Amino acid sequence: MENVIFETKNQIIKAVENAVSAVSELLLTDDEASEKAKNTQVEIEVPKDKNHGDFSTNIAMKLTKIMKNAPGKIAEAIVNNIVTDRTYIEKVEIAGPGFINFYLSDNRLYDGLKEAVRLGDDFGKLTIGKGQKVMVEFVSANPTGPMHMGNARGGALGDSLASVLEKAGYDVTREFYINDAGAQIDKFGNSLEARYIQNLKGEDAVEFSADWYQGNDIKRLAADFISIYGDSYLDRPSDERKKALVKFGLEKNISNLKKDLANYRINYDVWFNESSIHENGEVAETIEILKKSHLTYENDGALWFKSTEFGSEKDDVLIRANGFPTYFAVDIAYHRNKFVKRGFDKVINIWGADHHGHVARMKGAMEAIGVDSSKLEIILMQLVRLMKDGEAVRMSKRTGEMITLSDLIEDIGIDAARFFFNLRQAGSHLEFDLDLAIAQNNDNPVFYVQYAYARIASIIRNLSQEGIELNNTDDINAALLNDESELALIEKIISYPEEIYLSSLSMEPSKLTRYVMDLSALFHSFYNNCRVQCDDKNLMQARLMLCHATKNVIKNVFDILKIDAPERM
RNA sequence: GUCCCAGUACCUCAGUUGGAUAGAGGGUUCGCCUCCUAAGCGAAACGCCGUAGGUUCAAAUCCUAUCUGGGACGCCA
Repeated sequence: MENVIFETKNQIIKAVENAVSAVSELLLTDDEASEKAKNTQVEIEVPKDKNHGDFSTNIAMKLTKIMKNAPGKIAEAIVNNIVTDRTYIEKVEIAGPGFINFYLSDNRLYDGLKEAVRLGDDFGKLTIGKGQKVMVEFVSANPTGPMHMGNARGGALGDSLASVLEKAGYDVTREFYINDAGAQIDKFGNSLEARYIQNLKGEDAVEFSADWYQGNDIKRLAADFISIYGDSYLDRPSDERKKALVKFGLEKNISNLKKDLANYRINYDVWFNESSIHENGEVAETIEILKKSHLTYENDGALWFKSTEFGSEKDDVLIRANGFPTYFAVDIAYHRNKFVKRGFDKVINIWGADHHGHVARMKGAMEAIGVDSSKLEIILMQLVRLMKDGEAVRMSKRTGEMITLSDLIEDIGIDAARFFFNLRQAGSHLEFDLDLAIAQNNDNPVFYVQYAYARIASIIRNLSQEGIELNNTDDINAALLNDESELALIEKIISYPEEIYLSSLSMEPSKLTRYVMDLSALFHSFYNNCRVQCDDKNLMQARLMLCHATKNVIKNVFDILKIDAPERM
């Protein structure tokens, strides 16, 4: 086993399983029932109330039907058959309607604490990923404009999730999909062209369609283009003019995207161009495969996909009557590339909640091209509501006055942005309080956790100046740590690997932000109850060890969230 | 109209996948620095878990209905 906490759980489960097995032999004559009883899943949980022990199982209640007995009786029989030798189990009790409660020795805390210190940066590392290749594709903002709040949340979420999965033992690739082809690029070209002409010949020289990109960034791009090429494109053919404008605009926008994301501490392994799968024929190839799948048909000159077979309300067009593939068709080809061409075991996409209609048909399409759709995981992220002075700050694409990612970072800093966007789980609407994010006090959770870190660093620094360093953990008597606040802090520290486990399983890095807040609170509480610097040299070493362990774990979480760990504040 | 998400303290949100007396932070009230960072800690008050049925030893959690808020339903992406 990798860790004390998992080991402890397994000890208990195993002990209970063996006991159930023994009880079945004794109580049940019917082989079938006996088998059924033995196969009943043993689950253990941490009771909310400390008086109910460290762990608890409801197995006796689950077995009432099979064993045809009262839960209390069954629990008693199980407890009588539990072997606690060579485990951390100190006491077993039956309580309430038939719970079996386990009280564990504090040695597991002390062993766990030393393990945490010994492992250092590696504490929390798991092997559950088994080195599987996982891709996390996130942000993938449209290169026709700057990034908005949805991208900012998706960026923090996707990047932190990728880090959690790495920690859990997956081989992770971070990818950004650049939509540099298709209809929105035509729209981009039309918009730029119109602004170009308007800039040179006046607003009324050409009509600006309501469908086009209204933002001021388009005007700025046109102006930048003019500052280099002047009016030399005015009398060129429209196609040629648009092509030049699009090329210029995309290069500029994409380079800004890369710059902004790098500044946001996100480093992608792959920047994938949509145009590449048009050019190398993979889109056409994919469509041929789809045609052979019997899940497509022709109607009104278009090629359709039978989305209704996968729970959608309507079928969807793959190839328009004009011969061009839809976004859907291209996306299928892109995902075929991920799975078939590049061999990912698992692909996680982070999409805005407005894409939910796209989920069922994408999974259906995966089945149609022979990919197990359960390998495709889609996280739908609810949109962000920015709050300032108690009022929602509206973002308007139409007026071009939306708040961009770089605006946000300028206002509140990278640490606050990354932490706040991981404060809530993806599925919940995020209310982002800008005033709170800027606040330099304990109301602001980012400062609260960073302060805890700096406080520990300060203690260690002060002791070091007096020539006191941490001894070898083998020489430290951890059992001296028996204050309630010390025990609670240790318990939290050693549960860190499990936190990684749960977080990677549910794909929710927000669990870790909550964890690090709890951990910080427990540290502050310990700090107020116990002095590290004290006369008892042995106690001081034990407490210093506790400080080091806490500091390491906080740093560990900060690394995942990619926020700064300040040595002093 | 169909579908998705949400509804838990005054506010923002957790709730370990069905468990024991429903939690945290903020806000409110009251306490704690001679001593490692008071950017901190402790205590108190705050609840029809949207509503009504059902499933069972046990429901905030699962099922059905219903109300409220947000979103999606294009040969757009």
